[in-house]
Amino acid sequence: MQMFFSKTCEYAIRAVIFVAQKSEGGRKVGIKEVAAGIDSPEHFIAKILQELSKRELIQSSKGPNGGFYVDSIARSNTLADIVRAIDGEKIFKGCGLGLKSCSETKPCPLHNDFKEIRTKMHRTLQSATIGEFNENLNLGLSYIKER
Amino acid sequence: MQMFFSKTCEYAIRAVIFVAQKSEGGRKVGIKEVAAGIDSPEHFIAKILQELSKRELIQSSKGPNGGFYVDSIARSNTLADIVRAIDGEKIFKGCGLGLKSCSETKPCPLHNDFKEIRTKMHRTLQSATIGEFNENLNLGLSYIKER
DNA sequence: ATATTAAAAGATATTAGGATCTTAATATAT
DNA sequence: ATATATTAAGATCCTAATATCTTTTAATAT
Repeated sequence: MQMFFSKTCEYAIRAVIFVAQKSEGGRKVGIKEVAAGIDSPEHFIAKILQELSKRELIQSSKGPNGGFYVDSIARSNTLADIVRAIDGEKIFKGCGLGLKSCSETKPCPLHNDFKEIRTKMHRTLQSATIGEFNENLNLGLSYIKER
Repeated sequence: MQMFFSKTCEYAIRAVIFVAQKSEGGRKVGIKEVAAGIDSPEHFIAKILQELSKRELIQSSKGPNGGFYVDSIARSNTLADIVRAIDGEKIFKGCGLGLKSCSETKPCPLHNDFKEIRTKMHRTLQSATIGEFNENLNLGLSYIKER
């Protein structure tokens, strides 16, 4: 594998964006719909949504007509909040060569290059709110599933 | 875990830089010395060095006074070559949200942001030759091990 | 011949990804 | 009120990938 985020985190981001889009009008979205909507294993995404719900990055209600949704407060959370909740701070803070002691005063050979990359990553995720992708998705200008 | 590269790849980069530095004067570096020099598990780094040697990113010789070294030709390989050999192209090409079908014409919501990050990553690694870190390491201006 | 060293292959351990099953909550019909 | 259907929450388990360790084999300088 190997990419910027764990698989769990990739699914989490896509799921939150999807639920935010679909629940914009007030309705709730079931697990099956989420799994189908973002091409993820149903039971795996269920577990991820649970965790996100516990951390109040999305909301849920049980029972008939229940499901997941993103309320107006949660809509202003950022993608950085999701990444932090699932993968932690490493992508924003960690050394590219895996050195725990890497720092400004004891830098690895790539310290400054990676600093730029991490900064760009942080800016991108921190400035992207959960709610801001709806329009482009609705217009078919961007996609969060394979087919 | 989760970072830009796999643990294997982090060790590989550090090991190659280390061997390049230590073998600059013509001598060869044993596995134990590499493991100690970059703080890696000895047997694990042995396997990684094997693979790098097979791909001619470093050189080796068996027997007494044998060991690993980087010849003048291999010294001009780049860190991007190491990353490609170990982790493949994904860090340079893959979608940040894990979508195989993500592309210019069917972009994920973060496609353009991630493109910038990947480009920066590629430029950094492609322009960094294996040999270029010796001086800073020798001067104690950068570090490749924990303590 | 012997000691030294990497190559090769395989075994084991750990972690992450994914599946299964049970429990709890709640809307709705009776 | 009660039963039932629907839905998420939670726990547990299985599987696959990754990381690490062990053992054996092959090369080579002396």
